[in-house]
Amino acid sequence: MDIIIVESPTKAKTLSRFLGGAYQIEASFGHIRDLPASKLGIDVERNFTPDYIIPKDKKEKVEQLRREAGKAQSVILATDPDREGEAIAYHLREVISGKAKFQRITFHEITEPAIKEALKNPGEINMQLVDAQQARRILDRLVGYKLSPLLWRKIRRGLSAGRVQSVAVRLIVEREREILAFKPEEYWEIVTKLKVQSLKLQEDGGEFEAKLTKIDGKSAEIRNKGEADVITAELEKAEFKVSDVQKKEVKRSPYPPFTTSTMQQSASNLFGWSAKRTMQVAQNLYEEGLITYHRTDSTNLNMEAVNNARNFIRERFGNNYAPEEPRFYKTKSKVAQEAHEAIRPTRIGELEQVKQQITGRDEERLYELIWKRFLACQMSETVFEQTGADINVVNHEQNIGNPDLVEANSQRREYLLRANGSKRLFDGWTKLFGSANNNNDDSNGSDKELPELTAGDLLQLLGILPSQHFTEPPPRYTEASLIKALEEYGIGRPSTYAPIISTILERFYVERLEKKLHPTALGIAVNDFLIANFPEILNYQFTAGMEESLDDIANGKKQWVGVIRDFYDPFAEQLGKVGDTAERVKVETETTDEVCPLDGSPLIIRIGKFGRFLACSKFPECKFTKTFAKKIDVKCPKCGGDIIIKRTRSKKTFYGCSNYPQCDFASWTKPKAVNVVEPAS
DNA sequence: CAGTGAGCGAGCTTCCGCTTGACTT
Repeated sequence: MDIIIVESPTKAKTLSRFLGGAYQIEASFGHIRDLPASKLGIDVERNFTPDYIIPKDKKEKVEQLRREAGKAQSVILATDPDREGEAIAYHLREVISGKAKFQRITFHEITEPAIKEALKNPGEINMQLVDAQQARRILDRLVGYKLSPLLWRKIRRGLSAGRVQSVAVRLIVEREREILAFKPEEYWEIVTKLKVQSLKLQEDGGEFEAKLTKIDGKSAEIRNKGEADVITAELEKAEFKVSDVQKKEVKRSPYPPFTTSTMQQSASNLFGWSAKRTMQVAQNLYEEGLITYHRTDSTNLNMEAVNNARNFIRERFGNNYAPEEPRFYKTKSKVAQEAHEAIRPTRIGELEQVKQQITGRDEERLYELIWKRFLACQMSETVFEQTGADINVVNHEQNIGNPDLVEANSQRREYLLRANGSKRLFDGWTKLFGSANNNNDDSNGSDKELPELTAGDLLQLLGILPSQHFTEPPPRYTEASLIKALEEYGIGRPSTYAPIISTILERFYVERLEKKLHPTALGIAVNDFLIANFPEILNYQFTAGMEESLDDIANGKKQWVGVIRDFYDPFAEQLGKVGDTAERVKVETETTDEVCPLDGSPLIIRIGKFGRFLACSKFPECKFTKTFAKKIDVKCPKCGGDIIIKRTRSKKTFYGCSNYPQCDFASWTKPKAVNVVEPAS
């Protein structure tokens, strides 16, 4: 029997469902060969020859594949149709070898017709694509395993640098500096509450708000309370008249179906989930056969799934909720490999019914999000009627026509107000998301409806609301916005977005406070050192340049060795220079109010391999250290010191005494407060 | 249940991208 090898056991299961017992189907579980972790593994002197090994945890799998392939006539390599997939196929062939015949097939969606078609047209491994992957792998290894040891020498042991992680840290550091340098500027907004005069006698309704937008034809800039007060006083005595009303129909299209990065962003924004948690939940849904593959950069959709969705929409909501033609979404990213479809439910049915077979609350929530996002992407646009009204401010004095006021009036400023409103004419795809913003990504569309206004209408002033504001600095990155930024630069891949964040957190280059990413002193020191000495690699465009060269290799325009040499020769020279001349970098420390019990010097905060700790500022003369952690409001039953929350190496939390190692109190559970006298209240 | 920095110089740290369990609670 012929054997088919794919990467993922779930993909293997799906294939065997389509192909019945005609083939034996096995999974490689990703790459089965790699450079050794313990050394560079590249012979730089001999054309960068890589030294591939089979990692320990893959040995058994490879042995099994060898055995199975030995019994087969032909081995069909059906790994993903992209750079990494081609390389996996190549390494499988190299490792298995034997007397079997090897064939390579590719397909972009895991459907029965696509797979059967692929099996009819087997091809060869594309060695140019393999070379492109090899160049990518070797370049990343050279950058990572040459820069990291330099950091060990120049800053601190155990640090790391890489094409992706170092740029991620750079984004966060630079954003922090923008925030630090930002000077908030005061400005004021003046909003009036108005009502159509002819509706004066009506009890209710007809009220709306209009904002002062222009002064003397220029956009209104009100810098302080004084200016705002002057304008408010003038407006209080003025009359208001509608000068122009514009109405237009605005359509809003649904969002494209999920890719890995947009799914991570939505789950973060709506549920507050980390990228890691989202991927774990998606993995469960994928293994249950409920969604398509969750690591993808493509918004392509299988045609049959689209048609099923369209039928479902028509039956469930009515014909006008499905547009005449199916919607196609073009993948935005230029570096997308498009080996998979977008993330979507594998079958479309009533949400509540599918949810009944899902175990886990998180899985239900993520599934619902994916279900709605996919269905919405094949639904009709939402239609709004947007109304804009220009409102002129007419001064009493001018109307009186008193000639004595002519001069005063000539200095009087001209004010223009603007009222905006919108009315939903057809809900379209937003029907899925309901009026409550439960599960709705979409915070616009909160415009209120305006009353019917006509040019010439006189308006009654109900009130003036001046408000003080300050310009705000750009926001710190969250996991979601960092992933978005990285994807826009083409840095990182769907399978690595979550691990990138884990890495820079583990190294203590950044920390997460209330879901925002802040750089640490260590992150800033490492970043500044790298930018000063290796600006090309830290450049946001470095990966884009690399991708271009990899495309040239894949297209046969360039040889991989030449591409690596062109990069490595100047890099090696710079490495030598920096290694010889750069000063050792001191990481900024922060002084605390606490005092060293041994010599009375202030304690400072340092960042070690387990994160922050307190140390005597007289180091190395005084070696006192103490744990830095958040206190809880409980004292140590042994010594009366502060109890702090800590983690073991395996990340399990426990409660310990801050006087460790002098005091060895520790407990898995929160110690009860002892000898605490409650103040009388 | 649990260390950290410097330098001494044993042996070790480190990359990105492809995939899931094997661990522990």
